[in-house]
Amino acid sequence: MNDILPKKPSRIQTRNRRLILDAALEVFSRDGYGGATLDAIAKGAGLSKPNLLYYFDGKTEIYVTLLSQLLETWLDPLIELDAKGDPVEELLNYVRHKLDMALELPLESKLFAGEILQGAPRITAHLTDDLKPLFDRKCKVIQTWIDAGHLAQIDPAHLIFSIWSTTQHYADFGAQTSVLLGTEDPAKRAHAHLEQMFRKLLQPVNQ
Amino acid sequence: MNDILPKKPSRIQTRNRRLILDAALEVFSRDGYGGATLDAIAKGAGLSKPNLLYYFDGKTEIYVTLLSQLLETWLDPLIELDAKGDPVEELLNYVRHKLDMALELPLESKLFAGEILQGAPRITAHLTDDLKPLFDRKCKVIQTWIDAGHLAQIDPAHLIFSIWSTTQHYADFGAQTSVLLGTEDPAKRAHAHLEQMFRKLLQPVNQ
DNA sequence: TCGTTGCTTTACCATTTGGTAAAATTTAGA
DNA sequence: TCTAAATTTTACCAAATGGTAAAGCAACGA
Repeated sequence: MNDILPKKPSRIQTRNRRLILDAALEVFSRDGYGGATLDAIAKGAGLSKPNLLYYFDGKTEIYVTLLSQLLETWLDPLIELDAKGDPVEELLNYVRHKLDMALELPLESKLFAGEILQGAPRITAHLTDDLKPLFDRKCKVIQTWIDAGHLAQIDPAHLIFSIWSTTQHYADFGAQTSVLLGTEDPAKRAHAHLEQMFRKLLQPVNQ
Repeated sequence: MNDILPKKPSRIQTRNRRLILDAALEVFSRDGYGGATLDAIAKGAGLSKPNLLYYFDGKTEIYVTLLSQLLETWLDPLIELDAKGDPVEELLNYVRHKLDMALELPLESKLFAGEILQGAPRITAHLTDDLKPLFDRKCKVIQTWIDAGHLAQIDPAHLIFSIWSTTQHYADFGAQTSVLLGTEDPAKRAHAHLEQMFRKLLQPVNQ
């Protein structure tokens, strides 16, 4: 009947695929796609290399699986941006959420950044199919808020870029910030700073 | 007498080292350190691989040379931040300068970003020796401006982070922005947006 | 308890990669 | 022009890397 039988994965399968993806995240985010090796991933997962390849078809498949899963988590907070909420608070909440994710999931942020840096050769489809439509939708929501006078006159697209860049900076450039801030915890003032910055930017002038 | 005789490089040496570094910038920024190969660099430079290695001691030396040279150019605009100038205009000018660099030298920006992403394993010394002292000095300048009431109350370090992240985003995440903006030129509105954002942020409230 | 399926290991292999030795060639200066 | 130094080419190589074949082992339902 059904050519494609999904066949729920066994306990061993679930566990090992998880082990592999966890190890792969560490290796890919640290060494980049080109610098990562199956041996390093296998070692990290506590499996042999051929055993790895029993669960995934190859290096690329592991990498793409990781990116796809990650992209979903990554877009979640943007999806939640609610047209019916208070504009300034909705956006500030998005900033907070995004910063928390960067601070808590730096490896994921770095993996994504690394892929985009190299021209997104392996996830361009995801970007155009999933990210772009969502992005366009949310830009329109923001534009509506602006037109209603509830937000300052801002370019919605570039506003989103600024939110992404400032928040992800604390993950992607963590090696730099930790050198520059010394013992000080970056997270400490990051929240306050971004809240201050975006509140000033977003607050409409003649309200 | 002098154990180290600098010996000015020949015309051929100057030309070929230039060719190699240009090709290497392209390859390293596209494929990352781990994904880059000497063969690809040699091909890009129009030289044979052993010929490459006549000019540089190895892959790492090419990469580090590139990063060191880049870091100098990169820090220039920050050095120019003048304590005696008008605070808001000095900082906005820095933002402009930094954005121009990102738009005109995206490969350099990506190379640097890639290195930091991976934990800056090959330039930590540069960061602590060159960048950190400069960073600390400029933070103090900004703090002085704030104390004098010429700037809004801002965390100087995080202000600089925000300037870096928002400007470099247009280079490092160019693959993403070009998908999201479609045919529209990112540079077009980027300048206006960042000017607006940072002017609002920096302007002291009770002046 | 038997056999089928799922999982793991051992033993490989072709290619790529960073790098070298040394001969051959070009260039620059006397 | 001649020669010494600088540059380039040819021919390699050892290690690493992504991946495969097939045998061995474990799990599990009938």
